Amino acid sequence: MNIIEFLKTKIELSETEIEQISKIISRKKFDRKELILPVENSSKKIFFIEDGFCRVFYAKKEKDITLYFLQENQIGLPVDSIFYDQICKFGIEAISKGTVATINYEKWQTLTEQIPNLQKFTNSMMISYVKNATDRIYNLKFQTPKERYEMLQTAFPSIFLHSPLGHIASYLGITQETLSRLRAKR
Amino acid sequence: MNIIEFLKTKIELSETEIEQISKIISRKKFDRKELILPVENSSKKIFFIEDGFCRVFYAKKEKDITLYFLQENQIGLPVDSIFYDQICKFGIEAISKGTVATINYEKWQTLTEQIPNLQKFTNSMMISYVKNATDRIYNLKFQTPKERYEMLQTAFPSIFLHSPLGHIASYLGITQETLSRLRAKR
DNA sequence: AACTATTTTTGATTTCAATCAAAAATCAAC
DNA sequence: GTTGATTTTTGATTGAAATCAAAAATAGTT
Repeated sequence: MNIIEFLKTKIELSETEIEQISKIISRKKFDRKELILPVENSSKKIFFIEDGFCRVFYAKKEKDITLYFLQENQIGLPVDSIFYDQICKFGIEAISKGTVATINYEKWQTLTEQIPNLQKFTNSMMISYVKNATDRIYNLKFQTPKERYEMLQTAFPSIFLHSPLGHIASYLGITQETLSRLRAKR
Repeated sequence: MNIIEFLKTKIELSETEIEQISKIISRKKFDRKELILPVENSSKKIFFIEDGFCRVFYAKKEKDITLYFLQENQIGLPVDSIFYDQICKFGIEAISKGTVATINYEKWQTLTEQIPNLQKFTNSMMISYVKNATDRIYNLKFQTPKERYEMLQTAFPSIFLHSPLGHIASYLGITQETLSRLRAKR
């Protein structure tokens, strides 16, 4: 979904407000395997996935680990860079073709000061970000790879159509061979 | 540190504002092993650790896993309950004696609408919460138990004086025996 | 459709941490 | 300080998943 459409499902916006917001959005199509945000980069942008699937990952010497997946209407936020002026460890890679809307965070910030409803949206965006992260920590600490696999199936069924096994395995915390065996049973 | 003192280090507050805030704070001393927030409870309160150490944990059938530690001036936030009206999976347990300030989130919320600086504080609280959570995910997915151990030592050196090994081990993601062996080397 | 490249599955072996069990050390209470 | 309880360390064994290697299956290209 187009980000403006998405905003309109969450908050009320006047025509002029929509225009203001539209001005700071840039939109880009991406292909499978395309790097939307490189690892260990500094980027102060919001990445809103309008269409398609991505993975947030970290890669260093041989290891390539998927932290989480993003699907339509979800947001990637380089927290380290935007809020702490640090290099962001994670990168974002496309696992299907699609469209991403990117917004310079500073410009977004100035708009939120003018549009109260947009501030509300930003707040709830942060809250859902916190929620996702804490859920993920629970999932990593307290659930088994199998349970993780099942949760992923219900939360992101279409990921399996797009993502190579290896990325899913690293998300679950097992090797691709183990995942292959895990799902062969039954 | 007293929460009011802490707020004053972060934002400017008038005398009347301080009074307003003070009214909604309740303060409680706790002892070692005391349960500050039971597991799978519903609580819409902010827990600010004024003094001492706690752990945020989850426990179910035999398993008892520490998600993270809290020390002085840190905040425990039952995200699920406050923002999603769900039961909060995690509990908070004291690992030393100390003091916790608890604040009803709704009352806090109303105050933030009146005190703009307090809103700023809440925003940066959410941001640091996001930062901590995403760092933790990175730590869990990309670092070894040994690296985790070393990070914990630098970030929370005093945890080791208060917490039984088992809790630290579950935080790191290994058994207590393995941790014991890990630190015996050298 | 045929060929190539990539991805997934299957098999055999190894390894590292969990488990089980007991001893040693530390802590707490009297 | 002594006793008992709790926590930590050490040792032996087991098991589950990683690794290594190759075959099978799938997808992509001309």
